Amino acid sequence: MIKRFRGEWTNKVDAKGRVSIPASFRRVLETCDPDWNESLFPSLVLVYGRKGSGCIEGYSIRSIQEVDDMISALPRYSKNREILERLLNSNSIQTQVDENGRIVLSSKLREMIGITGEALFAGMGEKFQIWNPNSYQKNMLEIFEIIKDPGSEQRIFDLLDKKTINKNSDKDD
Amino acid sequence: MIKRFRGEWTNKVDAKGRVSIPASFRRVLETCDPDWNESLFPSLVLVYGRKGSGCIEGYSIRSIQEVDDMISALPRYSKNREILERLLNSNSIQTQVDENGRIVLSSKLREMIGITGEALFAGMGEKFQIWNPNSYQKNMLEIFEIIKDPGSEQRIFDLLDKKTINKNSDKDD
DNA sequence: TTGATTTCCATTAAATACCATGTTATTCCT
DNA sequence: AGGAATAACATGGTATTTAATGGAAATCAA
Repeated sequence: MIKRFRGEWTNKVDAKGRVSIPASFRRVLETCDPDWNESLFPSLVLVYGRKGSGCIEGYSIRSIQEVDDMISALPRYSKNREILERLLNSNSIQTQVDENGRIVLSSKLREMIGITGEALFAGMGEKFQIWNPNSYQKNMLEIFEIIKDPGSEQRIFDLLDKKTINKNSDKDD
Repeated sequence: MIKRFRGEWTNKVDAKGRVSIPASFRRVLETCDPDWNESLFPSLVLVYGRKGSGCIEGYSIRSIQEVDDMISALPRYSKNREILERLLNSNSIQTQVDENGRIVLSSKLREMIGITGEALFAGMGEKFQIWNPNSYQKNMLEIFEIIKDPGSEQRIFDLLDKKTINKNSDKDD
């Protein structure tokens, strides 16, 4: 059973904003939508407020619920909670995959991330991202730039060793 | 019970990118796929971005889950987590061995590591690597070059006998 | 009504399942 | 132990299904 978004896929966006969700991503959305069954099409949530709007993020229902629960755990009326609710709740929409496996990106969303004819989908484990292919490439180069220094790469991969996990040491953005 | 990938195997890659997974590797994938039973075929994850794309790395489900769990344990939206998700989730795909023991390497993957007619599988314990045979040979020569100095070889093998394992002191890629 | 959005249908390119064969390895029987 | 029978492997070819995508019809909204 596939349960993480993996891989990079580039699909066409037509004049109406229709774009296919990569088939493997649909499988994840299906298994992670509690209301889904084989005769239905899975729902998902698009968040467009993060990362200076360089990309749109797609969440399965189960995945967005985890985020919502973390927000709900914060003190009501706290400033930080309100900010998070703006960025993750106000700046998001719930939508549904259609019978051909597509969703519609409104012109507002397309303009926001500068998408014209093609959209790049990048699997990010519990969520995925939608990019203008050029922007994605640039973003990927930035990442390679960061890990070009072997010390830096080592420090990041060290996070994957059980012995060295320390959540507090990773709060850096 | 076999539980580590061992040995070197060279198999043909056909025009569609189909290639047999060495039988002994399949045994490992089977025992390390929690969803597998005798009437099914095991799944695995191919990671293609690492190490300057000289090779593709294959992980059993259990093996990749350990990595995934550690990523998921990192703070959501932290820079390090997003980098790791790019390197390990965006640059990977989940696939499944077919009834003939083969997987398909897409043309994208084949081009990435320069594979034409043959692929070399190298067992690496908890994962395996897929190389263009020539690239593998070159990589092997580099390793022999490193351990040519007996002092160096001894120092490396000494790591196996350390009383107190310290993972951090051994990260070199 | 008309512009926008959604549903339905059609096409083709690609991925997958299915079947067949020669070869090697393993089992089993005497 | 030798040899026949059997199973497992690697690999090629073909058929079927699915995915991606374009266009048209139908529905909705201003």
